[in-house]
Amino acid sequence: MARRTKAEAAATREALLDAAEAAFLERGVARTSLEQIAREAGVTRGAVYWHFKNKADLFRAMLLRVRMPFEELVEEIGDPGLAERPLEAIRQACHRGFARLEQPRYRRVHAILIHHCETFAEIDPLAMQNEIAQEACGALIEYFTAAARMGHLRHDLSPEVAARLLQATLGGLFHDWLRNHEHFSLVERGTQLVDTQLRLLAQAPESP
Amino acid sequence: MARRTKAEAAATREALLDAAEAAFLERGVARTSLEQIAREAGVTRGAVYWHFKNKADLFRAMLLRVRMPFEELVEEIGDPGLAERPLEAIRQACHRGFARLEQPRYRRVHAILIHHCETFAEIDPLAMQNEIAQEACGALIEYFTAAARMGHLRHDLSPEVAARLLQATLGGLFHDWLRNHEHFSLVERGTQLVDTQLRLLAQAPESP
DNA sequence: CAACAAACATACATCAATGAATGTAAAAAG
DNA sequence: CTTTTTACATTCATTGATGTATGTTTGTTG
Repeated sequence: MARRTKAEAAATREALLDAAEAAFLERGVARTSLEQIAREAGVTRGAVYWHFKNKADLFRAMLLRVRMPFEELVEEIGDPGLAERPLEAIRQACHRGFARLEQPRYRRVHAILIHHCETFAEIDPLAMQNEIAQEACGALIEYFTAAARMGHLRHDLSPEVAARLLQATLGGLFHDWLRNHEHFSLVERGTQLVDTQLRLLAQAPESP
Repeated sequence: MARRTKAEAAATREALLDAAEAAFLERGVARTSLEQIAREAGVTRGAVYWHFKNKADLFRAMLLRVRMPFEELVEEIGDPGLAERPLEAIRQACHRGFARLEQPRYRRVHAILIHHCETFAEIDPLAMQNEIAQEACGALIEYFTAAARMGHLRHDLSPEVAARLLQATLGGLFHDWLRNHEHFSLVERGTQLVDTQLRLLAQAPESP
């Protein structure tokens, strides 16, 4: 075989990324060779080195297909009245995030990032995880601060502690689920835990 | 150099394990060769293959130095009156666990297991993490069930949900801290979060 | 004190993976 | 229709790590 049309080339690129996803998840990043990936995609290593500089470059490209900042999740809800109910905004954003993560591609890539790759080349997965965590925690603190200002947060809790508590809970849940997603549904248990946690953190509205 | 006395041999074995710890933590398990470990321990690969079958065997030996089942933490408190206050037992066990994990060796090994090693040879770190998580969750459910029976748990919460919530929080906290332990003290923040969480989960004792 | 075996060091064979170099057929540009 | 790229396949050289085999020295045992 030889040269393909542009569309076909883009298709093999995607096939390579798909194959990398599957292989990385199954055998781990370190133990999968570029040749295994190429074979699983139906091409040779030549194609890999044509589309990507090396394994790290391929890895980065794989990650780019699933980025999901916290703020976007809130914006996607599109309910402007939600600004007055920050805790509800958090709740719905979490639900959105759960649903996203249950899509196979999102799940696989995050599982790879968190559980199936070590530092290699110039790739530092822990730094990436830190970035994500920092971003999420920052957003949570903002929302909880707003909630506190409106009196929706229990008065004996600081927004920071509430944010850290929820973030830890979310992080632990993610890790557990990504380790073995067949054991339970993220949407189900996630909803259960987040709703419970937010209920515990919320100040009961005063009854007249 | 050649044969050493038994004590000296045991010392080099420990030196190898120490070197492996440091190297695994710094470069990751996959990217550290047995020669690097040997050199850092002041010996050659011959010593490694004398004391251990291969890298997996060395890895297992490293893990064996830091096992810490949840039940032991409770038993170590040694307060028999604690059977009547399960939530307090959980709290103190967590505090004990935090203090343990802040010891450098415990921290390093767990950081390696969770963040710096992929599946390799016959080693499956995710299965190990699952074992630990299952054990901890099972113990937590028992204690929360006891707490519910005594009316110490909020009546609108099931012991299972409470256990999962706390376990997720603990897990998330561990992961965060192991990623960058210099950012905060586990004992400090852990105490803060666990105390808060248990306070939220607890049923306020009825006042006459 | 002799012989053995422990505790390594050294040397070697092997293999898998990488990256670069080169080949090539077809698509696209002119 | 010719030329130039593109999109790969194929080959090759190099490297790094592993496992094993063998050598060597010194505690230790009888």
